[in-house]
Amino acid sequence: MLAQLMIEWQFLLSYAKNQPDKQMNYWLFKTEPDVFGIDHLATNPNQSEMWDGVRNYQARNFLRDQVKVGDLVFIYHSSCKNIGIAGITEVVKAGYPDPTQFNPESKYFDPKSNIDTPRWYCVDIKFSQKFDQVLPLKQIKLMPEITELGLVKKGHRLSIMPVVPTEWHSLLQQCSQ
DNA sequence: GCCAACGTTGGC
DNA sequence: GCCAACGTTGGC
Repeated sequence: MLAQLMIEWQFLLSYAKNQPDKQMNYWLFKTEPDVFGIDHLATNPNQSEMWDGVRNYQARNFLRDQVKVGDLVFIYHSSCKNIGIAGITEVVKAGYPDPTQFNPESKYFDPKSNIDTPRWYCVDIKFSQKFDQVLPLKQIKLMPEITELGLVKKGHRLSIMPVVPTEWHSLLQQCSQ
């Protein structure tokens, strides 16, 4: 009896060990490629970049509470000629106070924020992959299985949004076709 | 550049 | 806490 319990316990331990990505999340970050896009990231693939300047509370909450090291992120190009998903980055540092909010020189300066109770957060990401072609928003909207992604919903204005795993994989498959 | 759809602000 | 006014986003 005891032996069997031990075996089951060991099985559970090894199961947990072999499933490190169980808690991994997928995201989509919007950006204007004329300001900062996938090409900027691809220029120095070994360096991490600070994803700063997010000034929306719902997006802030994602950055602060849920975006974790190892999460994968679609980079989405908006307000440009080729609107759509352009590539993938990986999160290398989880949420921390966005330093630009304290910098009066920055266009992201927020005089109402303070060091003790920072209002805005950022994460660090690292270039992973640039797609041969941008997966156009138009095409994403035609995919019947994409129903939860914020992009296909009306009035989608969040700059940081979660991507459910099934839809992540569908989108990824479209990209490599 | 238009404009619909949001989010934020601030007076009450 | 309501809500009108205003600012911003982002596809087209």
